[in-house]
Amino acid sequence: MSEQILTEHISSYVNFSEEELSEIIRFFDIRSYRKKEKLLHAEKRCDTLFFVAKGCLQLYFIDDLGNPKTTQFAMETWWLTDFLAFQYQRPSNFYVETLEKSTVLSISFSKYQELLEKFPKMEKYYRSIFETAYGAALMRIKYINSLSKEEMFFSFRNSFPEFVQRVPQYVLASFLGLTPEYLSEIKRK
Amino acid sequence: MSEQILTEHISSYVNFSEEELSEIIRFFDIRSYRKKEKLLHAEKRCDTLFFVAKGCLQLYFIDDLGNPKTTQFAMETWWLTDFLAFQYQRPSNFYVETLEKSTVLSISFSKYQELLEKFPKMEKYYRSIFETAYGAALMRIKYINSLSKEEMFFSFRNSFPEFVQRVPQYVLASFLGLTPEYLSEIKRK
DNA sequence: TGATTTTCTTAAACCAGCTTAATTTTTATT
DNA sequence: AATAAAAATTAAGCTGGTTTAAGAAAATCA
Repeated sequence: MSEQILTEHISSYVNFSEEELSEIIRFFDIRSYRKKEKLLHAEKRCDTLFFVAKGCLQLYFIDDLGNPKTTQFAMETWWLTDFLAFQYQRPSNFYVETLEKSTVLSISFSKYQELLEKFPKMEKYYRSIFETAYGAALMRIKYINSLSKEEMFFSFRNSFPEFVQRVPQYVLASFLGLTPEYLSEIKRK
Repeated sequence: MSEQILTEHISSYVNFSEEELSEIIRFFDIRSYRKKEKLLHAEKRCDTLFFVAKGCLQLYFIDDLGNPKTTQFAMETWWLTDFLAFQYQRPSNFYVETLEKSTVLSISFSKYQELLEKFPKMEKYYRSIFETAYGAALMRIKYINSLSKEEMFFSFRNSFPEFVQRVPQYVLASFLGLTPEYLSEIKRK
C-alpha cells in the first residue's frame, strides 16, 4: 500500500534489500488525512518532513492581507516541508495542509538524522531528490522572470494538466502569483 | 589557497582525513577567470558543476527581447550550474559567467559520479548543500510572491549588503525582477 | 590623459494585472 | 431536496511598474 509507494521510490534511486527497506519504513509514521487538514503550522518549530503517498499537499503562507499564498504543491512521491526551517530546526515560515484526502508518511528531524546515520545510502537518495528539486526551483524562477501571467498559466497547464484539474482555481492562482479574478479572465479566452 | 576554500567547506559538513581531502581535490579543475568570461553555454550539454573559491558567478538566460536575466548569483563557497540539466545531462537552459575576476573549481559530470562513488560521505555534503539551497529557493519564491519590487530591493539589500556593492546595478535589477530604471527610482528615495 | 564604451539616472506616457464589488455557479451540510 | 457556504465569474476603475528616449556619470582602455 502506502509504504510501497515510498520503498519503490527509494528503490528507483538506491538499491536496498527487502529487510533494509522494511527497516527504513519503520522510521516513518503513516497516516491518512481529510481534506484541508494542517500537518505543519507556521511559527511552530519545523520538526517534520512529509512524503506524499497519495493525495496532494500544499506549502503556503499568509500574506499581509490575511490571504493564503501557495508556494509549492506536492503530489504522489513528492517530499515537502519548510526545508530551511527543518534543517536548522527553526520556526516554520509556512503551513503544510492537505488539498484533498491524502496519505502521508512523516518523519521527525531526529528520526531523519538517525535514518541517515543508520542507512548512509539514504544520503544519496535525498541528495538526488534535492538536487533535482533545487534545479526545478531555479527553472521556476526563470519562468517567473520571463513569462507574463497569461503565459505562466498556459505553460503550467501544458506541463501539469492533472494539477489544473485537481487543484481549486484560487489555489492555483496564488501558486502562479496572480489573482483568481485575472486567472478567470485568462481562461475565458 | 583556493583548494583550501573547498576542503574547509567540505570539512564543515563531513569529517575527512587530510589524505582523503587531497584526493577529493584531485577530482576538480582549478582555474582563474577574467571578468565576464563564460563558463557554461546555454543550449550546450550541461557537463560541469562549479564551486566559487573567489569572486562571483551568475546563472542567467537571454529573454525574448535579447536581454540577459540573472536567475542566481554564486559567491565564495557557493555551488552553481543548471542543476536540472546537469543531473540529466541535457542541454543547459542557462549561461554561467563571471561577474568579476574569479577562481573556480570545476568538476565534470562523470568525475562527480566517480567522486560520489569513491567517497560516499560526499553524498552527505551535497545533500546538505542542496537541501539548504532548495529551502532557500522556496523562501525566495515566497518573497517574490509577497513583496513589492521596492520591498524586494530593501529586503535583499538588508540580507546581502555586500552583493549590492559588488554587483552592477542592472544585473541586480534583473535578479530582483525589475527594470534598471525602476531600481534607480527606488534608490533615489 | 583623453576617447570610447558601459552603466546609471531622469521623466513622461503607457499598460498588465490588481482591486473592488456585485452576481452566478458549485460544493458541502442537514 | 433545501439551505448555507465556498468558489468562480464579470466588469469598471485604478496603480505599480514598464517602456522609451535622452542625458549624465563612471569605468575601461589605448
